[in-house]
Amino acid sequence: MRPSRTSREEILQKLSQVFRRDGYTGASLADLANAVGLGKASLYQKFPDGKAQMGAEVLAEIGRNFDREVLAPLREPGPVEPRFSKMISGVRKFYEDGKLSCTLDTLSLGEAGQLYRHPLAEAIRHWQETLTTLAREAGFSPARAVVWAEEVVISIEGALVLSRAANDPEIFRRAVKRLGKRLADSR
Amino acid sequence: MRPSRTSREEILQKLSQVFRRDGYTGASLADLANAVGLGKASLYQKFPDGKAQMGAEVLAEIGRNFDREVLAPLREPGPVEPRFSKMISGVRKFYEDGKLSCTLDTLSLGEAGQLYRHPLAEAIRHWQETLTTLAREAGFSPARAVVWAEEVVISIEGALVLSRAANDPEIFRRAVKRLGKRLADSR
DNA sequence: GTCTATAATAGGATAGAC
DNA sequence: GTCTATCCTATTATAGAC
Repeated sequence: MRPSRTSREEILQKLSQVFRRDGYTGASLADLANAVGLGKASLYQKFPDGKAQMGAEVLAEIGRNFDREVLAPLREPGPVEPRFSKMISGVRKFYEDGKLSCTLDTLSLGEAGQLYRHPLAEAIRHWQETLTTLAREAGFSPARAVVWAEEVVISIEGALVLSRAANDPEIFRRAVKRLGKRLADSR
Repeated sequence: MRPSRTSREEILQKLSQVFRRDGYTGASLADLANAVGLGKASLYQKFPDGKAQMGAEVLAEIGRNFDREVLAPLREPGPVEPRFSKMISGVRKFYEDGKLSCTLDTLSLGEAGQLYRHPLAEAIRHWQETLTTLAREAGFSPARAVVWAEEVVISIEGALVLSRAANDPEIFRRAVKRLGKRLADSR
């Protein structure tokens, strides 16, 4: 079949913005439909299982985007440092310089946490694993590589939370900047 | 007037558990009343402005508890290292070893983020300031002290998010353990 | 102070017209 | 494919009995 005028990717993009800002419970169907620019009934045409399906597909779509825009550089051939730098600028873009929250955060609260348990855990595992592989290439010991990867992910998630709670994206920008410098020091 | 059998502090404690697990929107009055062990109408007797007031008072109460159980050691007299260690075990207790989320996270999403903008920002400022003072005492340069304090808070928040999303409190425990060792190294 | 009952509204979801 | 209209349930909130 032929793709519709606004592609599914675009729709998921719009939906994800609402989920990232308001969380799963906080995102009403009215909000979601409004963000997409359709009536509620039309959304149900595209997502017969409703909000739960929207959340699941948003999570999957974000996972694909994240892998492509953030993790892909880590798997490229070549020297380690520039690849990590690329990931860092990928991260900055992906979270719009600290203005967007992470779905690992906003879709892991309350009922959503139960609903998306597995995809959430998978996403984290994938991210950490990719970072760990890079750290190994950079000469870290196996144990040190695992710790470093975990700390990188923690720093990014923590900086996003703090930026949102303090209403100050600078916190995220500073944290990411420091991360960019820390690969060499950590070995 | 005489204090009621279950004190307000106890009530706020129960309420906070729900907000921390489900977020502001995710916490229904039914849930909240149930956690306290009262009917909804009785809750309104104690919080005439409803959920918004409950959230505000929970935030204030958590702030007081956090200051007493986590930050107070940082202000004690004596050598720096054991005071930081005390804060670390305070943190572990406060978040029940990674099983409880932080209200900075769960009450900063969506509408709640607007509602509690100022108290959230204040809480963060207070925490960071207390840590910065300690770092100064430990011999950090002013600039280095500020960065270190920010990184400590980021690590704790990030570890809590990751633990929740991955459904693995071990992430939090490991992160806190590493933090405990990092005061000396960071100077 | 706490409860039952109930209002009023919002939220998730569906039917059926176009 | 999208809309209007509608249903049902959950949710916030209040009235009034005990």
